[in-house]
Amino acid sequence: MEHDNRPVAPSLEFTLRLARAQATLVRRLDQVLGGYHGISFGDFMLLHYLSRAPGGRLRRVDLAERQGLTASGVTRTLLPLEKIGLVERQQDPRDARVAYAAITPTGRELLDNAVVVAEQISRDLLRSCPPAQLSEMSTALGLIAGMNASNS
Amino acid sequence: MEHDNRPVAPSLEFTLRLARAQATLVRRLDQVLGGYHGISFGDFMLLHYLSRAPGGRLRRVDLAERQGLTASGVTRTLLPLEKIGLVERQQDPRDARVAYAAITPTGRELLDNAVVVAEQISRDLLRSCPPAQLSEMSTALGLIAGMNASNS
DNA sequence: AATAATTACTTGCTTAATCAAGCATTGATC
DNA sequence: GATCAATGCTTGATTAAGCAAGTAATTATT
Repeated sequence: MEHDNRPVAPSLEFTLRLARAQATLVRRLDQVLGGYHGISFGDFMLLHYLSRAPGGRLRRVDLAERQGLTASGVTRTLLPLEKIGLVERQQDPRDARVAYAAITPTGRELLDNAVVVAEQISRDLLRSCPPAQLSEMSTALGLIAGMNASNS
Repeated sequence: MEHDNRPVAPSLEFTLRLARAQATLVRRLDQVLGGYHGISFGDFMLLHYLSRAPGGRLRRVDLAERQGLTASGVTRTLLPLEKIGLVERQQDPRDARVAYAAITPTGRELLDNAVVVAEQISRDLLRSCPPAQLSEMSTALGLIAGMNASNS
């Protein structure tokens, strides 16, 4: 019955727990957002980032970076969202390569409702963390993700 | 050019950043573990949990819970690992339903090497966090993931 | 002891996301 | 100003994972 009892290095421990916590959060959010609004948490994030970008739009490349996806992943995530009219394709007059994704009024409306739900669920799942620690951790996570002024 | 400037609720902010940080970490770990040892970070976690369980083995159900996967996800993740001899299938004499996954000596050996790499990468990506905060965050993440004595 | 309910796992089908390759367009270099 | 490199995006093929449904074995109910 012997098994490995060596301590796990703190940074690795953190990484393992991060993965587990994220799985819990995303699963729950997918479930609830899917049920109420027919979108995944990934879709929700995407709309959120668009809504907060200047002009309500972002290049696919920038969206990919914020979402932690590849460009091709973004292309494919956007297809159904465009089809159901939450997002709209726009082109850049200066650079014919870029295809913006822009949130539509319909998209904003859905997002406004979804945000309420997402906040509620997040608050519930994070109830064990004091608010002070939460904001401290947000800062740390931002650093880990390599966030900065231009991609927040 | 107007866009949404309303503040994001702290718990939602946390969730969004968690997703982004996790994407960063997993992508990097997948890359490096894949290159050196031919396994994904998911495989690595799986071996890690097995190695620390009594007898070096776990039921698929318990593995799923630790990994944040469904049972069918675990079944499928295990197949290639069994094929290359890192994990071995075992049955329970008392309950014919359960199929344990047990880490093999080969698996342990690979894991021992992979741990060194994974720790190195984690430490590097988390260099911006002071150690004290790191362990504090690990605790909080454990709570969020619903970890307890019996599933650590 | 028979039936029902739960648990453990697997499988078919579908969706999501990756990588690698490709196409256009723009920017840099000579 | 022609060529080469880099950028932005899409597409084909593959892999990973989920859900729903199914099977088998166990536990609970009566």
